[in-house]
Amino acid sequence: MAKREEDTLKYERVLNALKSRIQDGTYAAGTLLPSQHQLVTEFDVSRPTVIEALRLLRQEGLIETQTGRGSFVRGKVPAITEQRSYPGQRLLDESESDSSAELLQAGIVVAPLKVATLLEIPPGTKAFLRQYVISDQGGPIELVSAWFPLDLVAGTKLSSPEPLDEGIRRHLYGRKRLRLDHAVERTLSRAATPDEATVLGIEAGAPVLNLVVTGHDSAGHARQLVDAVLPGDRHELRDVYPLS
Amino acid sequence: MAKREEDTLKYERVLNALKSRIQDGTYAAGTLLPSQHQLVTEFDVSRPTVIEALRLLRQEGLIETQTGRGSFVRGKVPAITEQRSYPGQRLLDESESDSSAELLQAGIVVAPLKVATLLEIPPGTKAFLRQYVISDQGGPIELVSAWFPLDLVAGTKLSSPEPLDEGIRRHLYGRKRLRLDHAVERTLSRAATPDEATVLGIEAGAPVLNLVVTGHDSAGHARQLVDAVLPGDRHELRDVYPLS
DNA sequence: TCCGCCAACCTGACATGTCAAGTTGCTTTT
DNA sequence: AAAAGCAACTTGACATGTCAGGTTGGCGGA
Repeated sequence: MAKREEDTLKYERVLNALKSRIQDGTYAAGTLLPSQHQLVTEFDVSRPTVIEALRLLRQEGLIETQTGRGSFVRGKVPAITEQRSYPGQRLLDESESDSSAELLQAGIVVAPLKVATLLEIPPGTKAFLRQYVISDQGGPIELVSAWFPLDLVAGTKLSSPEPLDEGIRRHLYGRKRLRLDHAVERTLSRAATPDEATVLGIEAGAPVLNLVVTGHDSAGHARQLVDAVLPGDRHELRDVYPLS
Repeated sequence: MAKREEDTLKYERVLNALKSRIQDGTYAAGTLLPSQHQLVTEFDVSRPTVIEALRLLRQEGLIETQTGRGSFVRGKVPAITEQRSYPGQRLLDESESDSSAELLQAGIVVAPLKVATLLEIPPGTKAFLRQYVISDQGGPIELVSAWFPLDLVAGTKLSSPEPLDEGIRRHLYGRKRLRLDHAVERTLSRAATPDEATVLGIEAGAPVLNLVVTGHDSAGHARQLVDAVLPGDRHELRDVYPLS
């Protein structure tokens, strides 16, 4: 931070110029940015350099690019927020029909290493996955993957391709007398995989907030895992608490 | 997710190939990846394509690149974790001498728009900034910026270039009878700015976890703001709580 | 008037090539 | 044997150019 000794890198020069124009309103929200060719001319750099600057702007969520049209300045980040003290608790309870959720898949697949580890099943084992995207009017805002050990799924409606009309946790409690005792919630920031990027309509490699919540029974064993991926530029978790 | 219809994109082909080789141990941790030129030959693509794949791997924290040497496979993410229920509380209380903190600056600067808004001061106003990096043996892991309205700083040791030996909050309480009532904590995931990337030794645009904590007095006014930026691939916030 | 076609733009995904700067290891000189 | 020097390799940061595919608006025919 401090003072920038010099803008030696060309793409940074372009990046900073565009960024300040967006912030001071020269390029208002919704506006179309100059085309790459125009920027090439104005800054006297090559197109890849312009592309690099635009890529970073896109990654920061400041612009949005449409093939064949151009790059638009995005509106001031609405910073969709959450209130509940434990955002993960919401995930465990979530009823898919509450919000506009679109089921992507519901079936038995090989659990990725990370999931297998957390669910305490051998690597390479299959598990049940129920995956859906949640959208608001602005587009997709959350990719949720709910994982369960196979023995939990039999006799429940989890494998049905229809949205669950009651919360997952209540559903399991009703059918299997499964009682969750406590949850472990992990919050991390990582790059979107190309797959996630496609589903969420963001850039591959763009930052996402990743909540991984495991529900444990009283013996301490993980019985359920919910993984939520939220585009970083559209989400902010907020929490208010008293100071001693 | 689901099945990838086809790896039509060349950089994705390379990316996935390298990723699975890293995961199945073909390229063990600490190993040097084949050079860009070798990859060009092997996958029969151009260097920019290889570079794009490597860039994404770097962004996901799977590799680390050194100019003139090559790309190394990073060790299994140690996922440095935190325990306290409110990670932000730690920030407000933090004593800089606890951990190996290096003070970057301590002085009066113009507050960025976001800081000004949260601290409830007019845009463009100056505020006091105390900024430092915290490292462990593996390198820098946290960039902390503590902001205060100017009237709070007079008569305290905050402007001293030496590390504070007591927590910020205790220090303020002792000198100014400042009593914080509650905190608002925001957690978000965003792309590292080039400046932050330099300080933290990561890629510009790489995902970072950003904690923004404001301390409020009993009238509800923000009196202190602490902004912590953590490299996404080295941090994970963990929280355990009972389920009703 | 309305519809369909096409030219003009625009971005995406590459290929090729250049130059600078950092690393490494071997060779040559002292 | 130790030190200095250089060649070979590697990444970073560009420039230039090509082709495919999406978008848009205008023009001409039905």
